[in-house]
Amino acid sequence: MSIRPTLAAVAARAGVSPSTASLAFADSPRVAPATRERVLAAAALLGYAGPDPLAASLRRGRSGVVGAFVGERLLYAFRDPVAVQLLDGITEVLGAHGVGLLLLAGDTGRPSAQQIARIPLDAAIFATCGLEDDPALSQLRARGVPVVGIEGPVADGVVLIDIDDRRGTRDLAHHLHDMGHRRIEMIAMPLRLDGTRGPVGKARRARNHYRDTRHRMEGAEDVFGPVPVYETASNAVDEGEAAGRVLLDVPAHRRPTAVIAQSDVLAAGVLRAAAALGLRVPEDVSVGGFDGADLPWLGETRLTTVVQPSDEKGRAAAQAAMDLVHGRPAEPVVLPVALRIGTTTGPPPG
Amino acid sequence: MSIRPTLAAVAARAGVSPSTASLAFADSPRVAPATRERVLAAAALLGYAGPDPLAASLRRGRSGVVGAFVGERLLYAFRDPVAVQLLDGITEVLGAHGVGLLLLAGDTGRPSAQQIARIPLDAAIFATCGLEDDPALSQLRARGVPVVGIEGPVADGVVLIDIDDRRGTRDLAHHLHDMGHRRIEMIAMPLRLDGTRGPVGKARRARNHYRDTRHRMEGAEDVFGPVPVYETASNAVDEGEAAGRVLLDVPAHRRPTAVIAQSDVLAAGVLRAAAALGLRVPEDVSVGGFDGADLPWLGETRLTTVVQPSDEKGRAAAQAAMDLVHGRPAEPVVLPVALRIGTTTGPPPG
DNA sequence: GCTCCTCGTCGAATCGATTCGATCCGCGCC
DNA sequence: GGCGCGGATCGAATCGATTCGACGAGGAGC
Repeated sequence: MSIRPTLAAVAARAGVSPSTASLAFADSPRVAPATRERVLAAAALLGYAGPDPLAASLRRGRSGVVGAFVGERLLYAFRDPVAVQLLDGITEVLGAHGVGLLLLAGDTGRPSAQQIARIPLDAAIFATCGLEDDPALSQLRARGVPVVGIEGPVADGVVLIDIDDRRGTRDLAHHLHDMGHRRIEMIAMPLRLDGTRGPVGKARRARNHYRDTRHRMEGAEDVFGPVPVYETASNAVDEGEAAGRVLLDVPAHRRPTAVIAQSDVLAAGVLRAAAALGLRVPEDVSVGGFDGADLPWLGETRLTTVVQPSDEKGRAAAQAAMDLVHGRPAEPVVLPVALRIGTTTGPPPG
Repeated sequence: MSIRPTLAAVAARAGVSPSTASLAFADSPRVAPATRERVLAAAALLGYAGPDPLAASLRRGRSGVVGAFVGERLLYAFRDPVAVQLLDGITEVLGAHGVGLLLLAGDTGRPSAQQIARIPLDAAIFATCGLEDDPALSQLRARGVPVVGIEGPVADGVVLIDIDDRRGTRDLAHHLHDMGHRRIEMIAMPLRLDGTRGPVGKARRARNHYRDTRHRMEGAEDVFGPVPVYETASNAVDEGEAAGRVLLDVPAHRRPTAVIAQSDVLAAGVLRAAAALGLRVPEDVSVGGFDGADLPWLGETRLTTVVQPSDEKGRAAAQAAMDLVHGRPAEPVVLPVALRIGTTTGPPPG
């Protein structure tokens, strides 16, 4: 029991050559059915469970594993409904190809780069993170591992799966502007993962790591010109709530008439902040989000938001990864977004 | 560019043997510092990014990948805060060992068994699922891949990481009983993944797939004797809400004075159902949960629940997996749970 | 001066399959 | 009866590293 039989042993037992046995396990039409039977019988007899994936991988040059980088700790990634949908879309496509998804915590520097070096990956997808200067990225590029980026990083040879963040936010901004809003503020997802929260100045903005964050700011400014931005430390409900309290707990004449949150999760936090401060939505303040995630705890409230096809994004990324793995070219993709007007936006007060 | 340099090429360029080059990359103390430098320089020159993980894996007999099975679609798994914490704990330990986590959708039969055969796994963890008759399980056992089960499956050679489900639920039941409750009902997580929801009869109960579900039923019955059980189709808030409506939307004299949900997620649904029906908690009905998950949408309400160390469970499972991979024996673990009394339980009405 | 030991390097076997081209056999056709 | 052809099987190279035991040189000890 301690020593596991090899394909060669099975072949010997079946009275065929290893090559034939291999063909038999691969279900090749080149082996006679009777021979295949004999090989399979021998395998059963010896307790051989099929070719060793490791050896097969080496020979084939493929491991059947694709890595997905999610931002910081997995725990936080899973709290983000967009990330979850993304991963779901990814696994859907990968699973159909018999390929597994390996989760990696990205944007953390050294440890992930270390892992990359030891773990056999056929391709990598930067799912919810993407720093141009991530050491893991250069590792992968040096290794010749195909890389797909979801909204970043932008780098040579990285296939980008994108959505029209700027246009989506611009549509939302137009919607607010048309109703008469002139004093709006934005709550942003982290510009980089260093725990910073607070108003975003010029310097901070220049150090922004993420494309989606940037494009969503630009979309609002396309309509309103400069818009004050308040950064959160992570894309989570309580971060949104904390930010919402800061922006909304001020005298009415200085309070924004509308808040654009860069994600639905943050928007949900703003709604909670508004409720806690006794402000009615949308009568006292309008709130817009981004993602079109279904947040179970919103109840009857229907958030005005920009709907993006998160699962489709995942599928497209996985498809691109599979194409690259098989040596096919993969085109960058830009998926459409659509404004969905709910019950959280209305005319400004007064 | 099309052909990637090998260790042998680097060795030749550095004027050393492949074995020495290998030692150099492994940071072995057996190579002279000067030699190591020379090898590294040659590698840099040739654009060699380090030993190919596939080849190294074959030789070592380890791939650096551990598989985790989560129930059905990943999408649902990620909605479950317990599963998320579990995975977080798992990655924490695996990451420290430089090992990656591969996500697999379990309990679905064929596809996962197929994947197992192609993907090199050092060990497998059944995280949120565990059927004794899962084909993937037999595949793994036949391959000699170490298997760790979290609350199941129970099978020969599977190291079990467990919590005291029965005792925890019994404590909760005692708490209710002590306050005078006599008419209680339970809302259960799925007994198997076939989309069934509704009252659980004897036949259905005999076909229960999951240990935790069973033990939590038994815990309640230890105190109350036979308890009506209502099964949900999946462990999700809206399932809990739907079940809650069924149980609570009846004349007061037939309504249970307390509902024990088998998870906090289901309990959250029950709270919503109660609110929708205009029932006060705990004045009209008490609600208890299980898990001790932090549910952001509960607001001020503090759910009475049985706290289990989900992350610790993940860590223990991963630790056991690593032990087994390295040929060390791994002991089964039973982790403690603790009743935490919140604001959702009180004396029965009347 | 000789032996022994240590440090550093090298050779060669090994991990377990896949795959391409060659070979062999039997049968059909001319 | 000989030639050719197609289907099944086999040999051998290959994937790219790791690792153990052997080997050689140089220094220390007696």
